[in-house]
Amino acid sequence: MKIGEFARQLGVSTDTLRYYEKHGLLTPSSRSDVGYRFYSENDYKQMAFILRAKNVGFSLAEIKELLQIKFHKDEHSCHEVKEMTLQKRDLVAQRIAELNRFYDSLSLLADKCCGGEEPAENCSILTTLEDIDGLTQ
Amino acid sequence: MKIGEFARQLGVSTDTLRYYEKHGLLTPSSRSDVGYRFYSENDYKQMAFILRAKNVGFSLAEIKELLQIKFHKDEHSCHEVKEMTLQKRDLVAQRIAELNRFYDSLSLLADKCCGGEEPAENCSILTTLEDIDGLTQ
DNA sequence: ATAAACCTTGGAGTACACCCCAAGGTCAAG
DNA sequence: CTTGACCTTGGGGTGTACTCCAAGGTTTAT
Repeated sequence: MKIGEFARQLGVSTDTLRYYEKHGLLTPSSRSDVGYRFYSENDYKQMAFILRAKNVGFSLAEIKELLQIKFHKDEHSCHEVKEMTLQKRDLVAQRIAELNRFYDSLSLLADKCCGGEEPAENCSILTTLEDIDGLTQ
Repeated sequence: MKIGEFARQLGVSTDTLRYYEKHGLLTPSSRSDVGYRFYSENDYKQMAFILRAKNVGFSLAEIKELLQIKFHKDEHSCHEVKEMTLQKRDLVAQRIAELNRFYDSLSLLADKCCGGEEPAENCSILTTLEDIDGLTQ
């Protein structure tokens, strides 16, 4: 299958496929004599793996690692894979906690403001942001 | 106060201050005759405002908007400020929801894996990522 | 035969929030 | 008067995951 058709079937752009190839995530299994990329059934499976891993929140660098493990399963342990997964989950949890703090602060700010059409002369949001100790208390 | 001392007091780098100046967030109130930046008490307050807004999750572009409003309070309404805050909160909420999905998927994956020291020949994480319908069910 | 639709490569641009560097000028202390 | 700590500017680099473009070659349909 040529790159255009392959991209359509997977719902990505041809640019993305060339990008993945350049970064060692998916090399098409063959080329035509004039250099056209040809993607096989196996390539489709690997691309599906990549997209699923992306959906789960892994970065491309992490997916590349996962693929290395997948290609050389005998050289890597379950432990290693589970560790990556748990570490990633921890990172995600940290980011969630941070965003929750943002959310709470924004709620606090919004609650303080009347939201009326009058000029923002005494807007509580602005004054709270000016006040050094306004949010930490 | 010269830039170095000002940066130390605020816990940022001098590069950050020059960056903020370049992007219209904070212009020091004066310069010495040879061109040294001098920061005033007012500049300190504005920088504190910027850092607080950053801590709450606003981007620099959004902070610039907030500063515009702050400088011309009579031309903007409370409503406008509250809208910005609520919109930002919605965005944060969306991102949290997405990360929660990541978290859940990663937990599902981790739970399936024994985490043992044996080769990853049949690692459930890898096979689940290979399996087209493994996570959507 | 020719036009449309496809493919190739290399390289530049995007957003975000900086960091780092070089080459040079300035200032205070000893 | 020199040393070291400070300051200036301009420009390049970072990471992430692409997107867009130009200039050219190929394939397919009519």
